[in-house]
Amino acid sequence: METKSTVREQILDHAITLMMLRGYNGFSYRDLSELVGVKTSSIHYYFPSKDDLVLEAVNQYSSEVMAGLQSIDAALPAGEKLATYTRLFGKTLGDGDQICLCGMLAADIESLPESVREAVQAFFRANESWLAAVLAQGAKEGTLVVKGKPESAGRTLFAALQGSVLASRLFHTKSRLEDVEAMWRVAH
Amino acid sequence: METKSTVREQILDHAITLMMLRGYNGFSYRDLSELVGVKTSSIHYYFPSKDDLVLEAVNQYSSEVMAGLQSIDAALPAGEKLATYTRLFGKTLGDGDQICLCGMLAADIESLPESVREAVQAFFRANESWLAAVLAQGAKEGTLVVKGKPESAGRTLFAALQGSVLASRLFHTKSRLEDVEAMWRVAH
DNA sequence: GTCTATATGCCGATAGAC
DNA sequence: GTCTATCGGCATATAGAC
Repeated sequence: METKSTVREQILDHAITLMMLRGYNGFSYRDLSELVGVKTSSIHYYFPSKDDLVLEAVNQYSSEVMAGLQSIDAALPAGEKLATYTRLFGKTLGDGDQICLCGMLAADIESLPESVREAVQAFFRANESWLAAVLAQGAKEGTLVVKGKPESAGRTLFAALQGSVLASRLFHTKSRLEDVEAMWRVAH
Repeated sequence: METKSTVREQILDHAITLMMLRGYNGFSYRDLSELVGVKTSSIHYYFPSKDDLVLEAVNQYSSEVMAGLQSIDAALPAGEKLATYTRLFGKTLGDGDQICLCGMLAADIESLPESVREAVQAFFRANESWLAAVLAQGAKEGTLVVKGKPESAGRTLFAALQGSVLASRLFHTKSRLEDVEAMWRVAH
C-alpha cells in the first residue's frame, strides 16, 4: 500500500526546503509551481497568501523536529542525548546548503507577520528548554558543563548551534557542530 | 568644519542598515532611492549592479568592525576585552531590529555571488581568531574558560554570539548576549 | 552626476471556465 | 482542484538628455 503524497504536502515540503536554502524573500510561487508541477494559481488554492504558506511550513517543521526530540530515549545519559541532538541538527544541512528553517526565518523576521514570529519563538523556546533539561541532567551526572542556570546555558547552547550551522554552510564544512558539542562536555 | 557625507556614502550606509534589517532579498534600489533622495538610476551610477553594492557594503562594514577591534586596548585583561567585544556586538542590534550584516548575509549566502561569500568568510575568520586570542589570554590569566584549542573555542563563541543577536531580536530582548559572555567567564 | 523615460521580467494574487 | 488569462505593481537595469 504505497502512500503517495498529496499536492498540498508536496507544496509544503518544497516550500520548507526552498526556505531553508534561500529564505522567505528568496523563493516564489513560481519556484514551487515548477517543482511540484502545478500552476501557481493552484498553489493559491491551498495557501491563499504567502504568509499562510510560511506559517503552515513553520508548524509542520516544528512538529517534525518535536517528534525527533521525543524519539530520543529519556533513559539515555545526558551526553548521548546531546550527541543525538547535535547529529539531528547537523542533518538540517542537507546537501550542505540548508540551515534550520526557524533560524532562517529568524533572520527574515522583520519581513514577516506577527503570527510567524510567535511560531518561530515557540520553536526556539521548545529547543532551548529541551537542551536546558539535558544540561541539568548532565550536571547532575557530572558529564556536562553547566555554568549558571540551566535555562541560560540552554539558550546559549542553542544559539551556538544555530550560529554553527550558518558557519558550516558558509565555509562548506561540517565540523563546526561537533566543536560546539565538545565545548559543553566535561573533559575526560 | 562640517563634513557632510556624499551621496555615495549615504547609499552605502542605508544599504547596510536595510540589509541588517531585512536581508539581501528584502530591500530594493527603490527603498534606497527614497531614503537618500535620488532616483534609482543615480544609484546604478555608483553601484552598477546590486551585487556590486552588497560587496562594497560588506567591505565597509568589515572595516568598521575591524577598526572597533583595534581600538580595544591590547593591554587590557582578557575578561574586559571580551566584555567590550560583547558590548560592541550588542550595538549592532540598533533599535532592536537589526542583526550583524555578515550574519544576515550568511543566511542569504545561497542567493549571492562567490565574491560576497569570500568577503563574509573573511569577516567570520577575523572575528573568530580575534576571540580565540582573547580566550587564550584569558586561559593563561585564569579568568576565562577555554576547553580544547582556542581556535575551536573562538569559533563556538562567535557562533553563540551570532545566534544570540538573532534570538535577541526575535524575542525583543537584549539580555541574551550577556548570557553568552557569562558562559566563558571563570566562576568567581 | 542626476534626471526622465523605458525595457523586460518576475512578483503575489484573483476571476472565471472546466 | 486545476487550469488559462490577466491584473497592477515592483524588481533590476539601461539609454540618452541635460
